Amino acid sequence: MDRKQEIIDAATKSFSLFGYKATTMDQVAKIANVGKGTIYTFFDNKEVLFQEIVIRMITEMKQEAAIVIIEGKSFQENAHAALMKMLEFRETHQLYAKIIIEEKEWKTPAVQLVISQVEKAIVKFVKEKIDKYIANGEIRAVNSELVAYLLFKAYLAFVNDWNITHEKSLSEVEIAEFFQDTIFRSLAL
Amino acid sequence: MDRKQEIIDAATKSFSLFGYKATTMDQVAKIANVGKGTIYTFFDNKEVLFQEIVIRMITEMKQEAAIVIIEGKSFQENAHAALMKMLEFRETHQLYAKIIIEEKEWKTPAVQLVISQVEKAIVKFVKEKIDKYIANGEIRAVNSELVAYLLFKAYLAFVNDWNITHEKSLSEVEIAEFFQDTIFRSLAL
DNA sequence: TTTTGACCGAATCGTTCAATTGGTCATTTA
DNA sequence: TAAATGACCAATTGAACGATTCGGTCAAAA
Repeated sequence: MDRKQEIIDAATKSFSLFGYKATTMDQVAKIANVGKGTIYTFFDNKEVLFQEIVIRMITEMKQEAAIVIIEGKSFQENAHAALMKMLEFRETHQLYAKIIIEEKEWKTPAVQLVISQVEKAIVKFVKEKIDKYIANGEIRAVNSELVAYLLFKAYLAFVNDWNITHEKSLSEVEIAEFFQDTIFRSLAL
Repeated sequence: MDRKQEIIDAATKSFSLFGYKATTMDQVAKIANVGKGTIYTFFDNKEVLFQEIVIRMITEMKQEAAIVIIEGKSFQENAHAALMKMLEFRETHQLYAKIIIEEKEWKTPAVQLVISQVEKAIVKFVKEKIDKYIANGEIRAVNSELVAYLLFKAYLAFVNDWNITHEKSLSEVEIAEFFQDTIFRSLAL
């Protein structure tokens, strides 16, 4: 395991526990067992180090979403599974969850940028699936970018936002059936 | 014009200019030309006064939405017009705009409650329209509360959020056509 | 009886100064 | 000689503290 990786691992731990703002480079150096200056031989600054780690996190999230996609299943089934998995990642992945909390509490610019990046990655992932299903003639030809955005926002609204303003949350089955009756219905041939 | 109304008017001015947090009861009293203690003969506390004003604002917003609804037009046309009007209100109504800014900057509890109230009022307004059109046999029978929530969140995403993350905003026509092709399409008989 | 504004405890604000931080680079280490 | 280190520095942050302000109260005034 080389030094760069040790720094990345150490920083991932610290960002996950303390968030971006409260993580110090001194601390990362200690966890990694390197001098603080060594960090700057690999990364220009704190934000570049953070970005490296976030890119890895996004890759991990997409891999988890890809696992639940089953070749041969309908667009709805696969889109639903992938979106649910990515929204679950949002809550169970320690670093991502920490980032969301920090964005709300502090509005750290570096963190706001990351939230935006992750969301764009999700929309892009869904858009690519839409394009594939359209090309296969399995769903209607639609503006895949707008539909991907709509699906993302709609799932976010029902899986997350709904719980904030309603006492009774919606089950995954209820959500799936509702979207089958609405958005996915509109995509059917 | 009675004293209570003068206090309400004064407070509306102050909340609109300075927001909830930065508005003092001393200031409201001065603008209204009353003693500070007089305010408390009508309102238990600052938050109750704020609520009174917010309820009036919500009523005003609903009236503006009702104006753009034309009897005999399709559900899509009317829902679209009403939602666009209510989202426009969000930006043009001085108090509401101030509330949104304050919620983002300070997370004042009283203000967060208000945002939630307004959004619930919008969803309820749309739900009632959905119920009416279903009863008239003009759209499919759907869970009107969930569809109203979906419509609200979708419009908010495309009218507001989209502009934050994309350089080119979507025109009203583009938005209307997109929803015609998706959500409204799913509601058609 | 209604209105007022001085009063009060709690909260907020502005100031000061010590502590901390990200990044740098002279020195040390390999 | 190249890579690693951690003391150093300017800028920023945080803690402490006194002054001020605030929402709400109520005795006094109108």
